[in-house]
Amino acid sequence: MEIIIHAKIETSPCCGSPDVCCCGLDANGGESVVTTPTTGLKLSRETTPVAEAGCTRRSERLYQTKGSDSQSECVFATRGLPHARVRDEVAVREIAGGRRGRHYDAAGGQLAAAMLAAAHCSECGIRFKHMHSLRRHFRLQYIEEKGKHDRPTTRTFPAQLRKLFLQRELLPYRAFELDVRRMRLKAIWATRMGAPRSSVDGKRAAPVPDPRLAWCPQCSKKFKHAYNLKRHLRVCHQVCLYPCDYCNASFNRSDNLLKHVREKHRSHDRDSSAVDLLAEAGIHGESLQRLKIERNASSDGQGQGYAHAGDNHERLAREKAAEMRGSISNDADDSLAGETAEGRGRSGNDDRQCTQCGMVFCSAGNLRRHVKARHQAFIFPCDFCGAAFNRSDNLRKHNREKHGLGAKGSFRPVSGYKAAPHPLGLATEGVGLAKKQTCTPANSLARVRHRSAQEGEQEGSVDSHFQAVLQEVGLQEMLPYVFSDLVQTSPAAAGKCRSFDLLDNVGPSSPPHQALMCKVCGAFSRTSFELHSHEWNAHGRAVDIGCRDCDARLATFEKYVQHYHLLHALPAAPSLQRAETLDPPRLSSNSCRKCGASFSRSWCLKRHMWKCEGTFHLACQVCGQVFWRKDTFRSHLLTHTTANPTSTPGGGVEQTKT
DNA sequence: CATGGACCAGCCAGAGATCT
DNA sequence: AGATCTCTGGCTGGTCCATG
Repeated sequence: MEIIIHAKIETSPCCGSPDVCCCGLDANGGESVVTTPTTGLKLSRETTPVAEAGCTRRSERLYQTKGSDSQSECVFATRGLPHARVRDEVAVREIAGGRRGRHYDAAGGQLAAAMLAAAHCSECGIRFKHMHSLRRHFRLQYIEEKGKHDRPTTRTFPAQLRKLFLQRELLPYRAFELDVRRMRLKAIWATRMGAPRSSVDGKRAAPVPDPRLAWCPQCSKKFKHAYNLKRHLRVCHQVCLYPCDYCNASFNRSDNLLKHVREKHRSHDRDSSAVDLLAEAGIHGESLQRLKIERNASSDGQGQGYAHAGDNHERLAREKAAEMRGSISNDADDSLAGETAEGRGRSGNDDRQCTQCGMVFCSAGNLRRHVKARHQAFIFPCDFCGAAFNRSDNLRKHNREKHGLGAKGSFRPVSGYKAAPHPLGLATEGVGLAKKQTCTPANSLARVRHRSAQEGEQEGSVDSHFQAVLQEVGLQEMLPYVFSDLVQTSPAAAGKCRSFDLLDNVGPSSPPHQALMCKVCGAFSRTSFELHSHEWNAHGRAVDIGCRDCDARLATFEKYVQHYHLLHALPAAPSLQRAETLDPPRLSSNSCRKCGASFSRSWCLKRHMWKCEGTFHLACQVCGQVFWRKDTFRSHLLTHTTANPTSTPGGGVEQTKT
């Protein structure tokens, strides 16, 4: 009988010699005899070179044939390891005795990673770096707190889990085996108590509510604040208390209504009806005062550009809403796609298989598109040649290629508006664009580089100045970092982007703000970046640069570069490398490599990585606040727009955050 | 030309923090 | 206590791209 024992091994760096390594093994393979260090047993070795550059990896196998010593009949097997040797046979036996069947293929490294990955809460799934953190989390969340209030004391599961965690801490290398036991315990728990929180259906026996906390009587969710519970109840009971006066939309939260009015009905949100609407809805205080201020400010004729753009936006929104309503009505009998119109919002990820043909799609949207195209015979006829298509994008592509038409309804210029030329030459056509351009820092920088390459690098340009400064201070390698950073932190400088339509509306008709005025010559600039550029180009280096990562303000670009390099060190820098860093080799699940958070979609992970890896951010030039997502950033900009109609979102209004 | 994958911006809602 | 802001994840329609 051959007993395979996976040995604890000691790795040593390879000497690099293709013939004889420092560990004394024959790198050319073959069979030899080796004596174990403690018992003096003579073991046969088989080594098989792995076809790999260098000599550092091979598969080796130590064995002793049956009959020489029955007690030491064993086989030490290591697979694909660097040159390694058995350090202590006794220790090997002790460990191997409890670890039969486990693989230490990467000399403990993978095991450590696996142990780390296994340190996650069995209830909520949160991963922890240290076992004591996990133990504390579980004690606080499920043994002390919920054990007190939610679960009867007669349950034995917490005690079992405590024992389990104690075992895991004492013998951490048994995490895998204990995981199996944990799964069994979870099954027991699910049987007795209902499924845990991390289960799919999320149902469990109604817990005894904590009297100290506000909790929903319907779904038993707990809230720290009573108002959050009230807000939740409005959602839970489907009561829409905040209808929009300008469209059919209704909202169950006042902030959502306010946001809707701000974004969809810009031309109306300053008049009295919006104020009355909010007043009727019970909204008072700051929001109402803001609207009143805006209403007064709008009477002097400011904000006409917004009004026009808002009308256009509202018209498009109404058209889209009507189209959507028709689409939904058409989809009312969309049962063959496995979901209803009502269930479209949070249908989950399971309904991605077509019930007609069985095809599985990567998203529910693609499934719906497939159903419409293949099983519902949707037709999109061409108005020019009569060609018919089953998908709108195909019709659009056809119109673009055959009839020279632009994208349907996208980025149509607003009449009467003409944007000022951008200092970097990025924005030249106002809101009108023939083709969508994705707003990424890399793309923006690429456009800048392209333009510079076309027109030639002019002396005195921002780029050349940066380069000169960085070369002076010996940090020329930071040029792309700093430059891309400035590009991406200046939304207006980020080129034409749908996300920054508000910024696009800041044209020459918009009143310049004093904060964007040059302190030397009084010239106005559209953005703080433009202002910095002007001060740099026209008045030397006496500028005031605020660090994006701290409150420091630097007088020169050199100091800014030095400050940023020394204090913030650019560990994960540059947005230039964003494409590489954000597109790692695809994992089986969309999990963050840093924090372990998992997402249902790849772009959700990507969006998360912007913050987790610090590869992308947007800084508000009004209040300096940093945001990691464009939609949040835009919502934040709206607060400035609503609070002060004379402020330019892309500009530098000195305003304290309320 | 049809089709699916992938991505994007935007919307919605849950939740906590902060301000009034 | 109520209002507001921010962060976050899931989901959507629209869109582009690659492939057959």
